[in-house]
Amino acid sequence: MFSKACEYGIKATIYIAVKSMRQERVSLKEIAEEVNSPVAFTAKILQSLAKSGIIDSHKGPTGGFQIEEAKIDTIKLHDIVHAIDGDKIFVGCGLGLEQCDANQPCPVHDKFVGIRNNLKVMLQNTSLYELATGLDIGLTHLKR
Amino acid sequence: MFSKACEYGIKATIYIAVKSMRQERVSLKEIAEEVNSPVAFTAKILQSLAKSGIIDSHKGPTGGFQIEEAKIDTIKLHDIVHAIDGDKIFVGCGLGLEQCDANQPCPVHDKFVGIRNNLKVMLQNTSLYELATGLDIGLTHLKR
DNA sequence: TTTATTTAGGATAATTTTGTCCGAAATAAA
DNA sequence: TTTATTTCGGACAAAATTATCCTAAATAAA
Ligand code: FES
Ligand code: FES
Repeated sequence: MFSKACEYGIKATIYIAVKSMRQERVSLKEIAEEVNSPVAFTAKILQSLAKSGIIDSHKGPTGGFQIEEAKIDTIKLHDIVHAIDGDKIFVGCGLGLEQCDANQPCPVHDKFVGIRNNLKVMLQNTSLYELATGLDIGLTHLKR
Repeated sequence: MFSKACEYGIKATIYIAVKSMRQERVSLKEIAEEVNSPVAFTAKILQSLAKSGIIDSHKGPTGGFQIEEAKIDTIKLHDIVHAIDGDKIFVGCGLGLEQCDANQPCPVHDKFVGIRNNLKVMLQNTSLYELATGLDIGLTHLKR
């Protein structure tokens, strides 16, 4: 469904959000540990999320990653997925035709667009805030 | 969403079904052309679909692939996807945890299982027959 | 100013997925 | 029986994704 990069990116962002809600910055090393992801690969993903403006990064001692608290409520899961995996999952054809077109539909088009839209709506309606809160109160988990 | 192998496999199976409804066998070469897929790669996929019992294969002149007509109605999209991509898409965790477990849910679990189940139900309820019929009457297309 | 710490970024490697090549086996027709 | 045709199956290659390594740049603290 999502790429590994996207899975790591989502988990990392949620973890950063939890810490940011306590006004704490968090280092790459800590993130990778808590999210159970390869450190250097996670670094790349965070770098790109920082360029996308979803997270903030700071170099040097006391450096690390954080998210503007006001943003935590407005950032949606959709934004993270879109930043990492692009929009193929939202607009692409289920059978890989160059583009999904209702006027020249593939055999699964009618059945597929519904599912694809469910996913899109879900991701658009899910805020980073609620994901982070669930993790913070111990309702959900980032590793096993 | 689906792997390339799965996309090719679905399209190929639908095409074979259309021909089988006319009691015609169809060659690998013809399938790959009509489905717009790489010939040799498609051969591998068809080989595995044949082993899974979804399609029948015959060697030699007049050989090719076909599907038992009685089966066309009972084969569901789910069967094809499962044969090629396995069950990860149906039971796997949206964030890549080793296993999806409602007792130790990841942050997206509650939101994700709904989508995942929508997809599963859709695939289980979609018969090869209806997909093949739509293609046969020119309502849908396998390439662009 | 020096040092220690942390992210940035480029090069490289490993793994998985996608795709190719070719000879063997089967089989129908000549 | 010979030949032509078609799938089977194994080895191999290319491309994409995932992952590592190392040096540079920034920056906070000593
Ligand atoms: S054309 Fe294939 S999903 Fe729309
Ligand atoms: S635990 Fe992640 S989707 Fe169920």
